[in-house]
Amino acid sequence: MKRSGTPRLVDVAKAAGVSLASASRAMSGGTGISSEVAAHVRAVAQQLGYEPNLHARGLAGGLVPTIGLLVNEIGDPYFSEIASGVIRSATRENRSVQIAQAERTPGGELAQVQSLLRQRVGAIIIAGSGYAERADEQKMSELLTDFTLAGGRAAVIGRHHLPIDAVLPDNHRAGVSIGRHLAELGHRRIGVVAGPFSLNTVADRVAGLREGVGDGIKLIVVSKEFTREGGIVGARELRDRDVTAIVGLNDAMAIGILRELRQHDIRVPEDISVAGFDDVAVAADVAPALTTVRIPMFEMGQHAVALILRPSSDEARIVETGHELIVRRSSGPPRA
Amino acid sequence: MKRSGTPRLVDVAKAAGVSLASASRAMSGGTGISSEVAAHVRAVAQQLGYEPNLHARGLAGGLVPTIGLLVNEIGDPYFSEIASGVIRSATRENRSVQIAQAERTPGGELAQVQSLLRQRVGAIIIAGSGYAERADEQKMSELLTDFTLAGGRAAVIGRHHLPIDAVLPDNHRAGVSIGRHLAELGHRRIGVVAGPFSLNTVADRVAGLREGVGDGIKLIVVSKEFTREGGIVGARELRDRDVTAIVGLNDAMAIGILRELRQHDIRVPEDISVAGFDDVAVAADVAPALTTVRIPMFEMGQHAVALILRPSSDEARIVETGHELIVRRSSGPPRA
DNA sequence: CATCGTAGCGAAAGCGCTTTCGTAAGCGCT
DNA sequence: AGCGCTTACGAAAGCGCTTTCGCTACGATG
Repeated sequence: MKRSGTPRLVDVAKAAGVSLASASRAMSGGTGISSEVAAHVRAVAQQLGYEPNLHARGLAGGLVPTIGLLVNEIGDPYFSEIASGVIRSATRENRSVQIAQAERTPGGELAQVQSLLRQRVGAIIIAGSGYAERADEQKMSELLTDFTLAGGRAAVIGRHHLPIDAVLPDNHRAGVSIGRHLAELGHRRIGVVAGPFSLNTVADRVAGLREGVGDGIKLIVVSKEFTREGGIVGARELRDRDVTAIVGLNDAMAIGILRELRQHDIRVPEDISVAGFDDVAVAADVAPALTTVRIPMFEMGQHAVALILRPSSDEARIVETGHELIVRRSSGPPRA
Repeated sequence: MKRSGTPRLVDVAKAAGVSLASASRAMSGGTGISSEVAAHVRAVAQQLGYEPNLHARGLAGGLVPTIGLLVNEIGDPYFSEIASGVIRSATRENRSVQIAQAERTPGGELAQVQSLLRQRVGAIIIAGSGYAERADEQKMSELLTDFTLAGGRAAVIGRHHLPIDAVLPDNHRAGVSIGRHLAELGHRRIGVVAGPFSLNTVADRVAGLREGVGDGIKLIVVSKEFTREGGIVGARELRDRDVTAIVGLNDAMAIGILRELRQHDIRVPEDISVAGFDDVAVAADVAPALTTVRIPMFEMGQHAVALILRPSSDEARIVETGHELIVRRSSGPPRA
């Protein structure tokens, strides 16, 4: 036993008969060392049960292999499924994940990103478009380019005004699918409860819906909070506007819509059809089961990690996900 | 501008006209320094925009103010609501949160805790009882006592064989409430779809149910996975056992039960009543709305953080939460 | 054969902080 | 006045790692 506690890199070096520098190169860098020596050192390290001290690494090297994940609210299934994918992949790659919540507050995203940067995380994944204040967006862009210039890796899930790697949910075409589905059922006046238009997600989905329903169909769009409560409020407004279908721009909203309609004994889908976006886990279990379009949240999280693990390139990479229309009980033909 | 980049503690010290040591004491320790000097240093730091480098702190001090949170699966609403509470409180206290998933695998908890310890987090919160292998429990206990001896803070949410601070959901009495509710409705043969009995949560809830229903009522208990799928399987088994009510030991199971019954056109609650535990967000929106007992997950997360922030004491502290019976549409009197 | 370039390695200088340890000053005693 | 005790502070020694720099040995080049 050399010293107390866990072995340090010096111990490994000594045991392997090389210098501290070589040991370090063997364990992390890779360049400037022959592969035989490297292999030997790693073997010795393994056998000694050596565990690198992340703080020391962070201090000396600047960055640490932790992934910072920014979500709006981890209690929201949309984000928790993304987070699950991120954590699963990260764990597999021996990276740990630090989570921050922007809590849907303007500026919250910015503040949390700064906080993550302060911790010198090596990578950042931003999930969910924030309140896209122009100024904030600008500032965020600066932060992230500085960060990548300093060797950090960054990726976003679901927004695209930032010049960095992105995982893009297929929002537009998902909108088209839903729109077409409702049009084909025969709906001619369709209510849409949207989130804030400043969100790209919202803009894309609405645009997709428009395209999907085609000409001659009236879309009545109201904008509310991007939550279940927003759905309730929106449905209340649309109830009397003579629509035969209401689309919530995410499942939480759609569930709120269902709830509001049920409260007023409006039958779904006989009186009004309802559809959502995302296909969160519970969409299948609400009453009636929700017609929606599946966005692969879990996989999106995994994609984001994959992007981050690849070394950065000049071009921002973009991964587009698929989507899948899931027709359940909540949609049907309009009243005659 | 002294140097490039962010100011360091030396810069603060210099600007405040004190030594590096004093500056450090002012910023973190607190003892061995007059409050005037400390205040002055802090003011200067603030004004310089000084941000402590966590890695340096971790290296020199040993531990870092990060909170490690271990959940089984962040995609599960039970855990994501707890996580939300933890993160909210932690952020408020300027602590960041690192999340690890045990993924419901035996040994997963142990491995993830070790991984968190390796990162030298200053505190650990373990949410959700794991697969309580005796040996693992023992090992976990050792890890955590070593950790607290080394100055770390640890707390668990919802288990109690570990000699550390704990937030205990009111599982037993929650069970009593549900049991009594069903008994009062007149049910005499009640099915229970339980999770693995190795989970304390499961044992406590079942015991509570037994007590709640009182004598003369038959409880038919089957043990399945602690998930929606487990609920489906369990319901399939109980369907033909002539019960008038089925309790799922958490809402996910109860939702699975609803689903299985619906598939077979068994009406709830007319033919069979269903109840769950936890009151996750969607319990109100499933079909029919689920009778359940509310366990305050979000608050439990916050309590855990509060425990961790308090300095440790000799006695393990225990916070017991409340519970609230939420009667919705899924429960009613049995068929005549 | 002399010269240069290069790859592999070791010595040592930090990264920014916390924390002994030592010293000087202030206090209440006898 | 002298003693010890406490308290406030500074100097300096690391914490465990990465990385620059310099050296050596070797093969390639003219």
